[in-house]
Amino acid sequence: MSNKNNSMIDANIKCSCKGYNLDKLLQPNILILLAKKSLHGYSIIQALEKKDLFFGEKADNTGIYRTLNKLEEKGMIRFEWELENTGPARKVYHITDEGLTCLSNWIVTLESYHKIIEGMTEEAKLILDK
Amino acid sequence: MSNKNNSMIDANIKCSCKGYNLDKLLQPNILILLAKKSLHGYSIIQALEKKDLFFGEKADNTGIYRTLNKLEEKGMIRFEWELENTGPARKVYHITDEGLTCLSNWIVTLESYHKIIEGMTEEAKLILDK
DNA sequence: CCTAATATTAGACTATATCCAATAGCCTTC
DNA sequence: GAAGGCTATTGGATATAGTCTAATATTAGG
Repeated sequence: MSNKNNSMIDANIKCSCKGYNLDKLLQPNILILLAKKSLHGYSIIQALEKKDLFFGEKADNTGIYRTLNKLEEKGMIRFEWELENTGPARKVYHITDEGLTCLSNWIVTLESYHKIIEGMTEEAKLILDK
Repeated sequence: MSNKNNSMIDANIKCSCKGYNLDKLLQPNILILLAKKSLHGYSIIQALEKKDLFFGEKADNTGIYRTLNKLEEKGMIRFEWELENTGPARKVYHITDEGLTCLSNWIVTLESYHKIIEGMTEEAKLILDK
């Protein structure tokens, strides 16, 4: 019982306005990490968790692995299996030249996105302060 | 002929790094518009087109109407049919108290999003300038 | 009457991310 | 040596946001 109107409750508690459904920008974030250093998926997850990317929530492993697969398909990153180490086999990813070009495009895109969001925030503040 | 590797071509031309798949933040943008003034859907489309929201691309009508329906379901906005005017009937939307609360939450969320994006841009620049 | 502008809706699809579950190797500890 | 925990990756189903194409309907202008 008591799960009626669950969608109503969710709509209030998990409203987008609190950041729940915001794009986590995984593609550029992963490219940034790999531009600094080659890493395997699990360490990418840990690195992303350290960033304040997820509004206090844990990173979703599955989503990160899926993004890695997509970036690999697009030729932005490549991997080799690493079997020498202890533990299960891991894919070690490194960025390609295409990935670096993509990252430099991201800088331009993020800068204009940054401005758009700044403008929105200022506008919203002006309205609500009235 | 010549449509093989279309996905490859799309991946290069329409890569996310050029802003194609960025969240347009329609919900807060619509709330901002309606906090200033009640409007019907079509004029919201036109107002959003004037903003530099879509990276030079046209706003998508369908998406905006869907967002309006969603905001209405969540109780953030309400509408009345306006039949008096010339032309086809139009839904005139106005923001509710819940919508105003939602918008004030959006300010906080957008400010932290703003910081995250700023940090990413700076980090990416540092790496690529090396 | 035809067309363009206004105004809204529906279906199918893509992109991004989430939730839950499964698999599999290795290590510690009881 | 069995049990549980950490490392590491994958798959299915779902949610959210947005796009593309098309359809419907009213009215004004030529």
